[in-house]
Amino acid sequence: MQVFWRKGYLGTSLSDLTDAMGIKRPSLYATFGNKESLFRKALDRYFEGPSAYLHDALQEPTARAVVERLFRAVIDLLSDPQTPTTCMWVHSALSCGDDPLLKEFAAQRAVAIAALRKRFRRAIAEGDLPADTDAGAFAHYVLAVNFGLTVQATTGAPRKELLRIAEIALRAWPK
Amino acid sequence: MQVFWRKGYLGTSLSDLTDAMGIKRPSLYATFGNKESLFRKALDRYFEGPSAYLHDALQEPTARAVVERLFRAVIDLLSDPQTPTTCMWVHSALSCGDDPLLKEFAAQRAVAIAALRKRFRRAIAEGDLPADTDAGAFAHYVLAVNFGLTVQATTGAPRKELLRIAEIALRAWPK
DNA sequence: TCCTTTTTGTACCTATCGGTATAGAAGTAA
DNA sequence: TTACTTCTATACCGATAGGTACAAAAAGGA
Repeated sequence: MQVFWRKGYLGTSLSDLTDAMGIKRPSLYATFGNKESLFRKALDRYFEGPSAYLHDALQEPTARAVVERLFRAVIDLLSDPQTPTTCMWVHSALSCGDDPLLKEFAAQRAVAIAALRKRFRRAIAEGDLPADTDAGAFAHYVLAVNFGLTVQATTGAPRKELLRIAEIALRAWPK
Repeated sequence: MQVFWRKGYLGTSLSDLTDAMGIKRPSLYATFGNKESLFRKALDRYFEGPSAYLHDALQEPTARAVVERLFRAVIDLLSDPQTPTTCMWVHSALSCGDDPLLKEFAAQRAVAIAALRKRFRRAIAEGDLPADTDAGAFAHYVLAVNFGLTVQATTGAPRKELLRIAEIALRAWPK
C-alpha cells in the first residue's frame, strides 16, 4: 500500500513491491495474484485505514461538523510527514493508464458521492440544512474540494495553504 | 501533446508518440531530444493552446467575471468530446513518477497562483473585492476548485455535475 | 551534373517490464 | 526414516521500455 500510494499505479514496478515486502516475486504472485489484484487489496487497506476518515466524518452530529472534520482529516493526512503527500486514490486514478481499473475508480467515486448525499439529505430532514439544498450537488462540491486539496498538496502546497483553502471552501455553505 | 494529454506521462510510450506523429524513432530523437524534453515542449503547447483560458480569463474586467469565466472554460475543456476528459497538467503531474519533472510542476503551479493573486490584488485596489480579502488564499482556493473539477471529470463526472460544482464554489465569494 | 548536407528507415542495443517454470529447503505426520 | 506438503529462491520467459549506430535516400547548392 505504501509503495502504490507514493509512486502511483503505473509508477510502481513489481521489483518496487517485492523489495518493500522483502519477498521474492513468485511468493508475491502466489499470495496476491498479479499486480492488478494486489493493487486492489492495497486500495482496500487504504480505504479501511488512512482513508477511513470519510466514513468516520459522516458520524458527526451536524452536516457542518461532517464537512469540517472531513476537510481537516484529509489535510492532516496530506501533511503527515510519515506518509506520502498525496491521496492514494487520486494518485492511482490518474496514473492507471488504460487499465480496467478506470471503471472501478468511477464506481468508487460514486460510492463516496452517495454516502455524502445521503448524509446531507438526513441533515435536510433534520432541519440542519436548508430545505432547498441540493444534497447531490453539494456532495459533489465537497468531494471536489477534497480532490483539489489533494492536487495542491501533491504539487507542493504546504499545510497552511491547505487550511486556508478549506476555510474559504466552507463559505460556500448552503443557506 | 494529444497523446501525453490522454495517457499521462508514464502511460505514454515512445511507440505511442511515433505512431501518432507518423515518424520513426530516430527522427523523434533528432527533432525533440528525448521523451522528457518532448514532453516539456508538448506541455508548452498545452499552455499556449487548450490551457490558455487561464490567461484569457484574467483579462475580464471584474474579479467575479474572471473566476466565472475560468470555471466555465475549464468545464468546457473537460467536457469537449474532441479532447481527453482531463487536464494534461494535472494528469501528468500525478503520473510522472520520481522524474525531475516534479519540481517543474510545483513551479508552474506557483506561476498560476501568482497570476491569480495579482489579479485579485488589483481587484481589491479597485474596490472590486473587499479590502480585507486574502488574495493569495483565494487564488489557492480558485485553483483548488479547478483541480477538483478536473479529478471529478477524469473519474467520470458529467458536464452537468461540473457546472453545479462551479456554481456552489462561487458562493464562497469574499464579502 | 556532382558533391555535400540533411533527413529517413532498418536494425539493433541494454535494461526492465509483468509473469512463470522448477527445483531445493523447510516443516509436518506417521 | 520416510513420504508428503508448503514455502522460497534461482533462473528464466517473451515483450516492451527508452535510446542509438549506421546506411540508404532525398534535398539543396554550385
